[in-house]
Amino acid sequence: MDADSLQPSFAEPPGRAFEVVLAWVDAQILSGDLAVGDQLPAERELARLLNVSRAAVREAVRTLQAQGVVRSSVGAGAAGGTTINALPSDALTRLLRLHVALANFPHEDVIEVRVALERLSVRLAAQNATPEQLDVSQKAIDVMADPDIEREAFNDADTAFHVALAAAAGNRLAMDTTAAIRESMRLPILDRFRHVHAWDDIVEDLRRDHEAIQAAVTRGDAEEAERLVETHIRSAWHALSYDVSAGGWLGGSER
Amino acid sequence: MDADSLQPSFAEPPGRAFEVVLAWVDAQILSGDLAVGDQLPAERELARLLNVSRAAVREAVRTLQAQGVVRSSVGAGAAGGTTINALPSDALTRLLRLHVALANFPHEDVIEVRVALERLSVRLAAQNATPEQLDVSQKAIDVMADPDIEREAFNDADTAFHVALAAAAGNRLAMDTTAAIRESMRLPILDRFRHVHAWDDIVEDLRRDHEAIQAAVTRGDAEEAERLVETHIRSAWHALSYDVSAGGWLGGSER
DNA sequence: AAAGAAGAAGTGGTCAGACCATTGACACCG
DNA sequence: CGGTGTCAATGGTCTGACCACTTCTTCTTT
Repeated sequence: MDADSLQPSFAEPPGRAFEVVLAWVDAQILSGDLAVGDQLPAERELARLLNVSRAAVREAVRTLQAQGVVRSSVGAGAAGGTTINALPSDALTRLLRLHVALANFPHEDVIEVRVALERLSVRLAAQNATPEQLDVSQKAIDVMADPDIEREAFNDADTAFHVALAAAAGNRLAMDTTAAIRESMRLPILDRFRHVHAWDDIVEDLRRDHEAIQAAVTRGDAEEAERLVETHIRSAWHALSYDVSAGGWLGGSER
Repeated sequence: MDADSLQPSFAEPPGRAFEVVLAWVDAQILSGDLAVGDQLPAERELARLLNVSRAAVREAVRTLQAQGVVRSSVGAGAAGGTTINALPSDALTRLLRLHVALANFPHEDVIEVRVALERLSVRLAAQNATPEQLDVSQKAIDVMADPDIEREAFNDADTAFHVALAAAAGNRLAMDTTAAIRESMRLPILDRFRHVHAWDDIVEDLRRDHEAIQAAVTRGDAEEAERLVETHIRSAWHALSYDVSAGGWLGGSER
């Protein structure tokens, strides 16, 4: 058994000590005996219970932390220990970011999936967004409107705008996946922001697109919001990838 | 710094020993010095290099394994060591499955996102699928056609059908996210398969839907394939969640 | 000189034990 | 009753020993 089988099926016993722990946690979650907010047994206790070393327990806990399933704190009482937690968004973002960086997902692939998910998210946002949520996305637009804004800060606010719209969808998985995918493209997009020559033209287009999307979502026009966000993502990526002054495609990762 | 910051930004130094290692690997990947197929330094060497214990290195490696970034093998030479790998799909699946099991994503949320992604995947499959790929999805349909098939086996073949169509999309991220989300619903769907009374009616509808989707993809009718897969997912979920004999909704996780 | 066997070296995997910092619970004192 | 100090329990970290596996090197035999 190798590292591909970190989550073994129950038909086959775990091969490594830390996988014994993972299998135990998995079974507890599936059976409903461990839910969000519950604490795992202490590391030493779990090691005794499962007849593995404490190091094995710790390695399993790191795996679960990477998956956003648990968090750990030192100390006695309720503050200490390892708690089942609901942190899928960060875990998704970290995972996707690394694989984007490793060129395991071609940028064009990411853009396609991003279009599908952002269409879903703005449609749901147009139907579900609260004024408070729209305030968050509007604030990001206001930040981006600063004529002296640095490209990095613009990128951060641009990301925040999209994440805010995803958050307004009222659908946890849509929110997390949409945000994670936008975040995973933060560095590639910033890299392009830094290399394009026609930045002044591009940034105006981006601003106008964002405002149009915000307006469509605000008035509840789901179809228009979908159309606008798709056009925005595609045209922005196109502009950032093809810089006339550079005479060619900046390109993305190619497989 | 707590476990939420497993992937710290470089503006703040890592707080825990294993995060020093993660930050180092992150930097290596981002700079391009570590790419798919490359080996990390040996655990003992990396511990010396980064002035942490070997246990810290191992914990970081477990984190990276959970994210599908590395795999490890014992032994000298090229066979041994920790290698950068491209395994996003399994990592995504494991992550989503745990969070679905923890009820962190309401089933209805998952269905909505699944609809968006499967629409994308079948559209791309209609445009890009090879005969070999369509053969794989057809084989899953053939398995499901067995009149004596057990519900678990049907569920497995049903999953394989959707995964095969996603694989035919020719878009790595679409494939992985679509497959991961369908897989993450494998147990909830199987649970419903086991509890519905009108199984014979439902399974016929499922079979007919699958065949219609396969036919549309095969003849390259992207729009029809999209429409069919959305209708299929929604009506199947509705049928599986509302069982007249049970007199009410089986429901899903509620937040 | 070439081939095969044995040993060495290096790899991740595992464990035990010691120690550290943090945190809450409990006991004691005013 | 409130404040302080101590203790126990928690995760965090490190060290060192040993294991199984794999390849490489050295030695022996043909």
